[in-house]
Amino acid sequence: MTSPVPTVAITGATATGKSALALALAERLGGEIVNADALQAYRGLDIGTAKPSPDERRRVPHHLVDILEPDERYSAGEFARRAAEAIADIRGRGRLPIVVGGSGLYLRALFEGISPVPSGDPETREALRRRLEEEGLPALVAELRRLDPATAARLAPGDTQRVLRALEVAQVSGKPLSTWITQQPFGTQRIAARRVGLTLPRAILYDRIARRVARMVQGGWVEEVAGLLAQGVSPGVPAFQAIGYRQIVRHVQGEWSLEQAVGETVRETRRFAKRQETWFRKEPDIAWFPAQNDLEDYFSDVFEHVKQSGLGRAYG
RNA sequence: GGAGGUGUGGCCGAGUGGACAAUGGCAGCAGACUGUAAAUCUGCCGGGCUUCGCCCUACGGAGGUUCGAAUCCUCCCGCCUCCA
Repeated sequence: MTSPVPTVAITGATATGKSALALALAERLGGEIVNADALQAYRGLDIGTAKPSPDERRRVPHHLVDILEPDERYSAGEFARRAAEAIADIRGRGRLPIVVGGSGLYLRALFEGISPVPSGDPETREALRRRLEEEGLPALVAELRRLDPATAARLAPGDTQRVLRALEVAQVSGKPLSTWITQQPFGTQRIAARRVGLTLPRAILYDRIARRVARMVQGGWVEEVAGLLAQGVSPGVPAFQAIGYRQIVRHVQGEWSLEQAVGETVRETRRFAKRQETWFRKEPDIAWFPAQNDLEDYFSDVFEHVKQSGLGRAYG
C-alpha cells in the first residue's frame, strides 16, 4: 500500500544539521515537523536533546515534541502510531509532513510497519528482572531456547535486554517473538516517504559533536539536569538514559567532575553517531547529501530533490 | 655524586622464566538490531599470509644465562623520586 501524498523524512547521524534543514524545508514548502527523536519527546529535556527552540516551534509546528514526562516509557511502536496520526492530520490540512529524527528503529517502525507484538507487561518485566539477578542470564537464555528457539539462536547470549524482551513477549502473549515477527515482518505496511539523509566526514562529525556538547554545557545543561533532579525526577527514569543526561546526573550527584562527565558524553555521542551510520547505511531509498558546509550551500540541492518526488505539483 | 624506582603494542596500563603477539581500558574500524533504540549487543585492532591455522618482527638499546626471557644477569641510554 503506497500512500498517495508523499511525506518527507530527514535522517542522519546526530549533529549533522537535520533540524535546521527541516525547518528551512518546512518554511519553504508549507510543512510541519514530526519529531522522530526518542528523547526530544520528553518534557524538560531541552538542552541536551538539542530540542528546537520555542521560537523555532513558533515558526513551524512541531509534533511529538514534549509529549512525555521523563518517567514515562516511549517505544518504537508507540511512536509509529502517534506519528502516523500526526502525518494524517497534517495531510488532512493540506500541509506537508516532514519527519525528522535519528532514531533508526522508530523511523523503520513508522515507514515499514512493526509487528503488533504486545507492548509488554510491567509485572512480568519486573519478575524477569528479579530472576535475572537470582538465576543469572544464562538460565534465562536457556529458558528462551525452550520457549523461542529461533529468537534464542538469533540473539547474542549476552544481550540481556533483548533476551528479557523475548521472554516477556513469549510469556505475556503465549506466542514466541519470532512468530509475531514472521506473521508481520517489516515492510508489510509501507508509508511512502521521500527520504533525505545528511552525512558528514567522520572527523568533522566528531568535531561538531565536541563543540556541540561544550555549547550545551555553556547553555545551562547542568542546571537543567540539576533542576529536574530537584523537582524529584529520579535518576533512573527512562529519559535519563539519554546520552549526556546520564553523565551529567552523575556529575550533579557529585560522582563525576564536570570535565569527566563532558568527556564521557562526547565519547558516547561519537559512538552513537557511528551506530546511527551503521544503521542508516543499509536503509534503502535514502538520498544522501553532504552537510559539511552551511545549509545555504546544499539546501537548494535537497529542495530540488524533494520537489522531484511529485511534491512540485502539490506544493511547489 | 649517592640511594631507590621506572621504561610494555597509537595512548594508558597488567604481566615478573614456558600456556605471551602479550589481561584490561582508551582511541580507531566494522557489524547486529522488530516496542528501553541517545538503548542493548558482537567482532577486528603489530605486520604478512593459503586467516578455525602458519610465518615474521616485537615488551628502551646491546650483550649474556637458559632447552626456553617482556620476565634473570651485565653494561649503556631515557625518565622519575629521595638524599647530597
